[in-house]
Amino acid sequence: MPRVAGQIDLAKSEAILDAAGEILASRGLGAPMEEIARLAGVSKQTIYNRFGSKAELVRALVERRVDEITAPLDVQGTTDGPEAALTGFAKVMMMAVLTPRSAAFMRLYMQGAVEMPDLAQAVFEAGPKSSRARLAIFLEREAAEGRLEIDDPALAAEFFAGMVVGSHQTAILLGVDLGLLEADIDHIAKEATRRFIKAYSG
Amino acid sequence: MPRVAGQIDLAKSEAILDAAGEILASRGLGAPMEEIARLAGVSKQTIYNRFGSKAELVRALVERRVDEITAPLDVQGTTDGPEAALTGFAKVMMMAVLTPRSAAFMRLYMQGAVEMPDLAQAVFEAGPKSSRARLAIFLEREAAEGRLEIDDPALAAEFFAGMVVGSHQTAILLGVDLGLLEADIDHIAKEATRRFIKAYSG
DNA sequence: TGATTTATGGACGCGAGAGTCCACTTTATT
DNA sequence: AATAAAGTGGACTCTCGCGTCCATAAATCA
Repeated sequence: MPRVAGQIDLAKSEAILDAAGEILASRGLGAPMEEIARLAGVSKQTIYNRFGSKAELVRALVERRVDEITAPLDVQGTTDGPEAALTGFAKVMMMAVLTPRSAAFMRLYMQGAVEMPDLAQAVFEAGPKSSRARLAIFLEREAAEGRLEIDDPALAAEFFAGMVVGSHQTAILLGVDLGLLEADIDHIAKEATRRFIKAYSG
Repeated sequence: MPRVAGQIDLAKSEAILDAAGEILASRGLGAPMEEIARLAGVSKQTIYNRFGSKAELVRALVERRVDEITAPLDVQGTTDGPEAALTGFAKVMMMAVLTPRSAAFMRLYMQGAVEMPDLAQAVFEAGPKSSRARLAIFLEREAAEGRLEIDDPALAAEFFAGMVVGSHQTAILLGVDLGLLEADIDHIAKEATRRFIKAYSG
């Protein structure tokens, strides 16, 4: 038996997904398959052999992204009060939300929300929902140890995340460049932390 | 001379724009002109006679919406502290953001952000930016009269608006139904107001 | 009534993109 | 070397939507 089935090159599938992410994020769901194939250095037929259809390709792409989204938003416990942890969380969150790249992907998800509701749902769970949940757990722990006074950790987490994100996400999704510098992000993160702690202190 | 030029039926243009809003918001920018014509009770040619192209139609549609967006978000001054005004503002803002209809429109703007950046910019100015600006003015007045202690009213306005909107907007843009009831909105508005005032009191 | 402007609606040209087909090449296995 | 899976590339079909054309039908005013 020569070249048994399943002997396919996995790196090539990765290349296809990379290319799909690049093209679809920048040009929208309407971008032609041919370009994805070209960027991936692969023939169009190969994409269809592996993914079946454009919809399935998008599905695979989103599912892969979902894993990446969740990763960096863990909140580490501290001994010297919640300031540092909250400021750090705020910065990471702003960075994650305000990148042109992640904005492009978010646009993609929203565009596909009508045709593929389950995917959009998965993105929401992996992104906003999961980050709030982690933050809520951190806040609950802080409350239990008496450093903050929080009756509803989930709502408090919503509040803090909302303060940080503000209208910046809407702006970038609308393609409006607010010209936020690293220093601005730093300032917003610190000020949000200060006010939040004031709002939730005994 | 019979039927002088300019004698065209303005109500018909309105009907076209109404139909365009309905169809485009629900089906995206890719929706066919024929459906818009059908819903408007008008021939496709008539749309082209009046608007020239699909892009121009969308432009006219957005420009008309921009006026509506700004309207209801004025914050009235009070004599008995800022609670009532802030809670009212919060409720109006949540209502405005969380309507399926306005979410559909927002998706539309974001979808068109790449091809028509100036329109998206206009939407941002008329919506998020303008509402924050009005809130900031209100906060500044409250601070001047000694009821709150606010050093940066614009940032404070961002914080409050962000607390209120939270991740709910992202959710609805992704088509995720959070099932918020009127009572929930009420509760969030009140709690956000309480915490905000606590954060910004001497 | 007759002239003129606007609207109708159906047919049509055109370009673009999804997905398929196929003859041919490359790669790996026995 | 022989065999079969996987890939290539280009041509091809099919569908769909934009925008146009045109013959005809109201509507409007002298």
